[in-house]
Amino acid sequence: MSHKKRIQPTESELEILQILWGKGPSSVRFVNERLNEKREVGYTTTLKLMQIMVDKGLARRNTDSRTHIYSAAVDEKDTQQQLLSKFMDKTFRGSAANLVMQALGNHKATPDELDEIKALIKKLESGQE
Amino acid sequence: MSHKKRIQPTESELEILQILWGKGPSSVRFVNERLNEKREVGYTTTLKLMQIMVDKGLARRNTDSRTHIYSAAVDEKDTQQQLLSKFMDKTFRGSAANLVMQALGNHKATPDELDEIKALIKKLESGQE
DNA sequence: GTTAAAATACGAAATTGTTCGTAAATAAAT
DNA sequence: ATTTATTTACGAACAATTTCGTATTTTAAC
Repeated sequence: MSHKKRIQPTESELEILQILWGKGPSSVRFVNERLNEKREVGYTTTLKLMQIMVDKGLARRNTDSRTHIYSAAVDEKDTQQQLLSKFMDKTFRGSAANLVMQALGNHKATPDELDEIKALIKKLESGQE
Repeated sequence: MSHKKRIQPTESELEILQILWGKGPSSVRFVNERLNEKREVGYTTTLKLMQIMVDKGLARRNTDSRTHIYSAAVDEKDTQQQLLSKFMDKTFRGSAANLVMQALGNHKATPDELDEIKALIKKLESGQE
């Protein structure tokens, strides 16, 4: 069993990871432009953050051309899982059921999504994982 | 529509809120002892945090006796909902379904809990809300 | 009433995360 | 070659949170 490093991305780092996961390897300028669609961030701020992410092992970069290209170095699902686990402990005292109930109760899921969830429950109830 | 104040508890504040929600109104010493079951925290650190929480409106305190008694001033479910909403946006790009799938997939829920969730889904699918 | 114990008040240091200014390097345009 | 634009490097300012030392107050014990 390989123990992945437990690097916790900060909020800003997660924001950048979302872009790298969604759009693939990107330059600082590109990431900065995506960020600026939501809020104002200086270019060097984004640059600095991405450099820190490389230091921490959250991202990699290719320095072949002058414009460095960054990519995510951590897996999206793994990272989500890790953050979810921590969040669940802190906010729901570890109760997955409570968290799920609240998530379903207040945030609309489409019928298709509900079907998916039902299927998963059925799978959990029968054999197992 | 009454707009509850949107006070975001920090991590440490949430940790203390969990104790106040779970154990009811408590003294600083009591809270500090509970915290120290998990990690080392100085007494005055806990005191300071709880005082800040009163300032912010996250907690109330009764100063009748020398030993002040603190209680939560925000509702547990409301606070969870608020934190969940933010977390879902940041980590799951707003997809409740994805969050629920991951939560169910990797954190065991008991059969009873699964039943509860199924019941909720049924309710959502039929009438509504 | 003096002493000791327990609590609160206050302020500031330490820590972590975010932001950005400025300088240096690189490449393209003229 | 010189100028201009773009990029990276670096360091420091700023901000939010956490931590705790020290002083003061309060209560109980002697």
